[in-house]
This record gives sequence, structure tokens and C-alpha cells, in this order.
Amino acid sequence: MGRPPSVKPTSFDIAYLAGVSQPTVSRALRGSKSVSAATRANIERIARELNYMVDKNASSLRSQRTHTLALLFFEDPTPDESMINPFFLSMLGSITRECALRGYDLLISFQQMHNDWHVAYQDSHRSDGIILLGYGDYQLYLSKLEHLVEMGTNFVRWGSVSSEGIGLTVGSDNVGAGEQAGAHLVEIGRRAIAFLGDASDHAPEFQDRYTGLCRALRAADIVPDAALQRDAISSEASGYAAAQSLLDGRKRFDAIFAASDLIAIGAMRALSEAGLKLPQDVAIIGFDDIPAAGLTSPTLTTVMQDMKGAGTLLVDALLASIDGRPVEQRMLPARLIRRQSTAV
Amino acid sequence: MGRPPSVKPTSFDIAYLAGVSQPTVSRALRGSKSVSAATRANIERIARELNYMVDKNASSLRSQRTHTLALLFFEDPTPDESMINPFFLSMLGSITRECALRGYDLLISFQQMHNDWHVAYQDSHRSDGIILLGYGDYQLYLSKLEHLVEMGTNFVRWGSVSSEGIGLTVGSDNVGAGEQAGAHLVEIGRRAIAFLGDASDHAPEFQDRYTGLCRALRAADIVPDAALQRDAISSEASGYAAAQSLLDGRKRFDAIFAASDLIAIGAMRALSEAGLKLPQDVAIIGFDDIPAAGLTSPTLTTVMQDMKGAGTLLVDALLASIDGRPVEQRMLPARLIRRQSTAV
DNA sequence: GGCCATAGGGTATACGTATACGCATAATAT
DNA sequence: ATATTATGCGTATACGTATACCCTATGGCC
Repeated sequence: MGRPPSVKPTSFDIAYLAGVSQPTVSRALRGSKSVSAATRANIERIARELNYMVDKNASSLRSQRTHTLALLFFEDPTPDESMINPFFLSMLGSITRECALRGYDLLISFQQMHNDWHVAYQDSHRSDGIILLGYGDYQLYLSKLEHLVEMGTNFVRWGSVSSEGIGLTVGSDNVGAGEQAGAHLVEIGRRAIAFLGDASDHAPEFQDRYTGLCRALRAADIVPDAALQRDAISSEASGYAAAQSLLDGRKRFDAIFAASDLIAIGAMRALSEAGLKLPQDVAIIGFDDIPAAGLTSPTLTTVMQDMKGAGTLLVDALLASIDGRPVEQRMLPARLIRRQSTAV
Repeated sequence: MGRPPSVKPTSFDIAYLAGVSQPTVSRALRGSKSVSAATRANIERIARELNYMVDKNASSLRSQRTHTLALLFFEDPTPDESMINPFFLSMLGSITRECALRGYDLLISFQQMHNDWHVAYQDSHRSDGIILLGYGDYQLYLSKLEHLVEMGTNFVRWGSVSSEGIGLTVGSDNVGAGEQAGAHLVEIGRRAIAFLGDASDHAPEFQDRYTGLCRALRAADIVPDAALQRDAISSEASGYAAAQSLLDGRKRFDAIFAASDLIAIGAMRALSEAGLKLPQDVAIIGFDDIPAAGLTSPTLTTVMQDMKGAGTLLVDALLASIDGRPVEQRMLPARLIRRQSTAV
């Protein structure tokens, strides 16, 4: 159809057909206002007809802007590499979409951050900016962030917005979400509510969720009980272990708020094996709304984060930072999804 | 540390320091054999010291090779966009790793294929080749493949290797896997084995799995019963519907082989709701070994595909095709993972 | 009617690399 | 010793775009 696709049209071809010079074509297509409307329209028409596309390499080389963003996962290495948190994978969709919309390409890198920090350095040369994604030990990667700042790299990360972290951060309203979860559990009559998830500053997001829970408890005149908290990282095994530790403890509990769905699912397994009825004996709420949350039995009440909004905001913030526009930290609302695990 | 990272060293800087010309630097670093070992070593040393990295844009512009591969999903659009088959997401890891290893960048695109075919065209200009991933209606995208071939685009797709498809294909040994699944079900004493999954040529992979199942049945002197087959696409809802249709039928069955885990999980829900005991009344086997397969109750016996090998092979084949090297279709072995859903 | 501002667009060039080609020197052949 | 070929490298240039700078025509202003 048309002409052989093997010959890629250049801006010179268009210039020739439009009877103008090559730079004028460039200006017209880039939206410079020093091109008359008529000329621009004509050039655009011809470009469309020829199926012309700006050569990204030439463009990037000349302008020193790559029009590419890099996505970097900094998860702690897991024994099973494929077990990247499903939550982030589903964020991938919205990020790619957003990038495409803005005319940016997305380069992704699953290299685990601490293994080879050089990757980030490298990617920082290949791209205009970096998006950092992942749960992981916050303290461990603080120094890497400082390194990025030092290099003057533009980056944005997903994480806890309330903590005074380094660099630009976008994240869910974890405190508010924790509060919602706590309020819901109180509402269905639970008072001895356990929390599974690291509550230290190694995991600021989990910490925030715990803070929210405590706030909801206090609002219901319940004193948060530190004995009902167990550390856990975001994995099923860790959730299982944490729940068992909870069962071994002498404290009674009638509900669990888990800092992630994977933790919740592990905990559910431990509780079931202990002969407890869910949700009658113990109600449980997770976090993330991963696909598996709708498949467990009972299905898992959880907190859904606004992943689509997250992608948009991350890309948005990063581009603003690249362009030197002012950026504000922003928080996304989260929503409680009620399922069987809290249906009494 | 060292020098300010803001000044990016070029091949000219290295040439100056090494006392040679810029092209010699280029030749040395690209591995041309017309550079003496001593010169090359010296250049490499200096490059390392300066933390030099070839400018991808300049390089691509000059050589007309992008050193980038594009990954394109061609899934049928789902109501919930985030429900990209987890199987492919986990393949992402191995593909990115493989690309990184070969010095290729990976551009990913979740644009659903039929929505905007232009994307593929576009990506074909941005990259040296395309990897196509996804289940979907095979007939529907055949014409797109022909289009790609027409354009002379290098591409490789994941799919059924046994069918005489268009273009280069890498895939699992679906027939063999179906045979394993069937043999296992026979082994635990089942004889009325149903198949959930499209058995038409709209889904060659599913068709192959069904073929394998039938082969195993015949090997056990069981005549495959077409009345025990139900069409289904890879989604939980479709699996649920298919299982219900099966229950509504007058045929008895004591086992199900589902063409994907999502189908299997949907079917399990339907069976449970019908009051059937799993696996006592009905044993069930899925396909893909998605993370959720280990979380259902009972946990799901399934077929695990070699995703790591898949990534390697896909990238391998594509690069060979790009370089004009001969490529052969290759099949990957699959492995049965036994869990509770077939434990009697 | 002379002066300046502005719109519209052309000229020249830079971005950093890869490669065709040529030219020495050295190694081998005759 | 001369002719021949390889080796190692420099020279010149192309890849396609974006931008600094310059030029021309028009219009408005006094």
C-alpha cells in the first residue's frame, strides 16, 4: 500500500514535497510558533500521507533528550525470581500507557537494585529519568538514592509520602487506608486486632499502615496492643510464619490487618491449619488487591490502591522534574474492597 | 568521585588520551580485528577509567541498528485491563534479563494489538525486532502477522510450534504436556476426563494440549469423548461458565484438564458451588503455574512451562533472525507440578 | 517616506558514532 | 631486490534532526 515501506521517509523528503526547507519541517512538527498555520497544516498532511515518523535516534542525539524513561525494580532478591509483587506488575500497565501517551518510551529493568547499582547509573544515561518501584528494605537503599541525587539524576519513586524521604515520592495514603481497614474491623465488632507487617522504619509504608490502624483503634477507644503486632515482609511464607507466631502467643485476637495480600494469604493458611474459622473466628484484611485476593477462600477483603492513578502521577511527576517545573509530593486515595474474609 | 558526572566523555576524549583517532576508538571498542591488541587494551583501560559509555543514539543513528527489541502484547482486550495473563508477566523477567545480557534494550508495549496496529509498525522502526506475546484469537491476528512479514520486520512469537504458523515461533511442547496431564489423571484412576479450552484452530496452543490429552487417553484404551469438551478462553469467568455447562450436561466426569490456570480456577469455583468435593469427586489440572495456583484450596496441580528458557529462546531466535543467521523452531519441555487437586 | 518590529523561513552546523576508503609500514612472495 | 599482500590506523563523511543565526518582506508608526 502506498510506497515500499523499506524506504523510510525523512524530514528532507517532506520538505521537498512541501517546497520548504528541512528545518521548517522540524519546526512545524515540533509545534514551533514561527511557522504559519498554512505551512504547518500542509507539512502535517504530507507527513501523515508518507507515514513519516521522527527518527528518535537522530532527534535524541541532537536535542540531548532521549524521550525515554527507565523503570527500575529494587525489590529485595527473592528465592523465586518470578515472585515480583503482582501489585507492581499491574502498575506496569498504567505506566506504559501513560508514557506512550506522552510520547515517551519505557525501558524496563528487573535487575535487583542492590546487586548491581551500576545499572541505575547506566540507565540514567539512556533515559531522561528513572522510576523506582518496589517494596524492600528502605534503609538499605537510602544510600543508593543519595547517590542518584548526587549524580543529578531525575527520578521518582513509589513509597511512603508521609516520611520525609529523599527525592520525589508518590504513594498511596497508607495512613488513611490503615484507618479505613481498622474502622471496618471495629465496625464488624472486632476489638482485638492484630497487625502483620514490619512496623519499623525499614518499611515506611507498612509503618504508615500500622499508624492508621492504631488511629482507628484509638478512635474507638481501643488501646493498640504492641503484643498483637508481628513483623513480616511481603511474602506468603513470611505471613504464614507471622501468623503462627501470633497463634503461639498468649494473646487472643479476633481480627488481622495484614500489610499486604501475600502476607494475608500466608496468614490465612496458618489460621486454617490451626482449625480456625474465617471470618467467624478471625476476620482478615489484606492490602494491594492482587488478583489472587479474589480467588482465595474466603475471598479476601483488601485495600485497593489506585494503580492507574499511580502510573499517571509517577510519570507526571517525573516529567515535571525533568522539565524543571515545580513538583509537589502527592498522595493517592486507597479504597477498601469488602469481601468474605470480613463478612460476618 | 572522580570527575563531575555532568560531562559525558565521548570517543574523542578517549582518542585524545590514547593518542589515536576517534574511529580507532570506535573500532577497538566494537571489537574490530584491525586494531592491535596493545592499542585495544589501552583504549579499553581508558574507557573504563572515564566510565565511558557509547552514546546509543549516535550509535544507532549511524549504524541504523537500534540495539533495542520491542515486546508487544496482543491479548484480546479484557474488561479489566490489569488482568494480563500472569504467565506472560513472569516471562517478562527472563526476557529483560536475556536482553540485558546481550546488550539490548527492551521496549515494552501493552497496547492491545488489534486496537492499534500502527503501534507495531511504529515499534518496528524503533527497534530491531519484535517479540509477540499473548493468547488471543489466532485467526484474528494472522493478518497482522502477514503484515509484519510483508514489511520485512523481524519478529518472533510465543505460541504453538507444531502448527505451521506464519513467522518464527517459540513455544512449549503443548502436546507432550497434555499427554503428561492425561497420563497423570489416568494414573490416579480417572477415566471420564473433561477438557476445558477452545479446541478449534482459533487457539492452536489449547488445541495442542487437547491433542496431547486425547493421545494419553487412547494409550490407556479410553476413547476421548467430544461431549466432555467445552470451549473456554483464558479467564476465570470463562472457566466458570464452561464448568457449569459441563455440569448441566448429562455426561458424568471425574476429572478436568483445563487449558489454563485461570480456566481451572473458575471451574473449581463452579464445582465447589455445586457441592462437589475436590479432588475426591473431580480431580483437576491447570496449565501455566501462575502464582495463584499455589494459593487455591485445594492447591492446583498444573503444568509449569519453562519461562526462563522461553525468554532466552525468544531473544535468541529473534537476534538470530535479525542477524540473518538460520533459525530453527524450537520447543520447550513442560513439567507437571503435582498438588492437592489431584492428590487422592 | 524613513525606521523599526515582527513574522516566516532559509543557511549552516552540531550532536557522537560508524564505516568506506586511502595510505603508510611491515611481512611475505618471486 | 622488486612486486604483493596484510596490518594498523588516519581522513573524510554520513546518519536525520534540532537550533542558533541571519535574511527578507511586510506592516505600523511617527
